[in-house]
Amino acid sequence: MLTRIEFEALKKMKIMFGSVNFGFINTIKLAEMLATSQQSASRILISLSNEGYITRKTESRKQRIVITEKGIEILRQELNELTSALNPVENIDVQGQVQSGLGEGRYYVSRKYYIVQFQEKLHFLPYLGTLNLRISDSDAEKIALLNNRSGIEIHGFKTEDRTFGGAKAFRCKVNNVDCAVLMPERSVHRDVLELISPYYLREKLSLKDGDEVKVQIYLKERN
Amino acid sequence: MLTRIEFEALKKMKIMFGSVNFGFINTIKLAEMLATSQQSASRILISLSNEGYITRKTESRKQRIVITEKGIEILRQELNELTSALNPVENIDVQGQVQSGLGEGRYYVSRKYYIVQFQEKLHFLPYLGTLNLRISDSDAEKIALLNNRSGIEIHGFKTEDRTFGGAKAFRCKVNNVDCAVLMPERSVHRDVLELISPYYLREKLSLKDGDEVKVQIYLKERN
DNA sequence: ATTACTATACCTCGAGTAA
DNA sequence: TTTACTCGAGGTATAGTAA
Repeated sequence: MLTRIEFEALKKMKIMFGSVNFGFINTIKLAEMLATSQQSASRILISLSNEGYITRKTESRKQRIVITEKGIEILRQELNELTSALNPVENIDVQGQVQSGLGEGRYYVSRKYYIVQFQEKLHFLPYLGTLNLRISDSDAEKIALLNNRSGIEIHGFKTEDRTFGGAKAFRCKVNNVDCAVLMPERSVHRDVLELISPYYLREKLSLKDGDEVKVQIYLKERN
Repeated sequence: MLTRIEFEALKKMKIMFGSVNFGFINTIKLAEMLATSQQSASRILISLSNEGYITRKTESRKQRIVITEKGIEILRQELNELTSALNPVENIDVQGQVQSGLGEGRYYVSRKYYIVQFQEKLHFLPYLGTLNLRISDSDAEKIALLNNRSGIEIHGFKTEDRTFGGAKAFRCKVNNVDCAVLMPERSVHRDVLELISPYYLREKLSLKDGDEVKVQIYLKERN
């Protein structure tokens, strides 16, 4: 992983070079820009080059630096993260395809300790089963946003036999019906959303496997 | 200065909390989010708090974290830098007020070694004097952008008596007349722009001290 | 349970310097 | 000139652990 000063160097060079992604610099000048030593500037250019963020060609008095695609990409990624941090979205819309679960959802959702929490925190008593929606690849990164969000906390618990893990929930609507997305606490990358609702959604919305539905997920606990 | 991981922690918490700038977290969860140890997460929260980026209140199982104005500010600052890095501006517009120089500009601009370079690199033979423009406070940060830009390099030189420092130039227009901004190589914060031009600008544009002019500065060497 | 101190291992920085 | 190596000083991270 890039250290802070390496990232700074990459950013400052990109700013300096402008829209053409190359330019000339020497270690003394870079050291000045970063308020560090010439030796460190040298090391930074070597690291950035080794890691493939820049390529360079040493000349007599300065070096020609090209910022690679990978270098631009990491800057852009940081920009995106900061944008989502400072201009937070309130809800996300995804498209999902109804699919059959393995009956596991029904088992978990039926545990008393969970049910009490659903009632308390989601303000409804759920139908004892889940609706599973497969999310398209194009919407997968929207779902990934949920990994960084805390959501409504559902605590785990232990019985004599086994441990039931914690989860987090987000309020959502499917075809205008109130429900909630349930995700395991430890975020695993998944392309399936599990929904709970006061209603048996398959019946209420006349859904069968393969049907497409629109889901609007609310990131805030209440509006 | 914030270390990379401290900055990451601040950003991740901001993303997690959304538009309300507070939320709950514990050191174990934060450690997970940052792929580091619980001890480091603890230290990070202590540092961020000591430096005034967050305030916190420890509860039984988690802490209530509030991201302060200073914390938001440093995130926003980074966002701005990255935006300008990845969406580079081609030119900047500032307003300046004509003022009298000390005659120094005339002395420097008249040095042969400089004149040859102006001719070669700016493609004009300058009038032997500079037009000094005082930049308003509100435009000062636009000018600060130039510090990070390389511009057109004007080399320094030595005579028997003394050393003449290097400079950088940016093409610009004042009231539609071609000219160039000249800045010392070592960027010093200044609120005065020195312009050179093929013409005696005061005469050509009928300017007197105190007159306001608009300057458009081009950041790229040519369009 | 979670937090954070201590101690040690590890890493990063820059002065000196060779090429 | 500028670049980058070595090495010692200082700073940072984590395991162990007390509160």
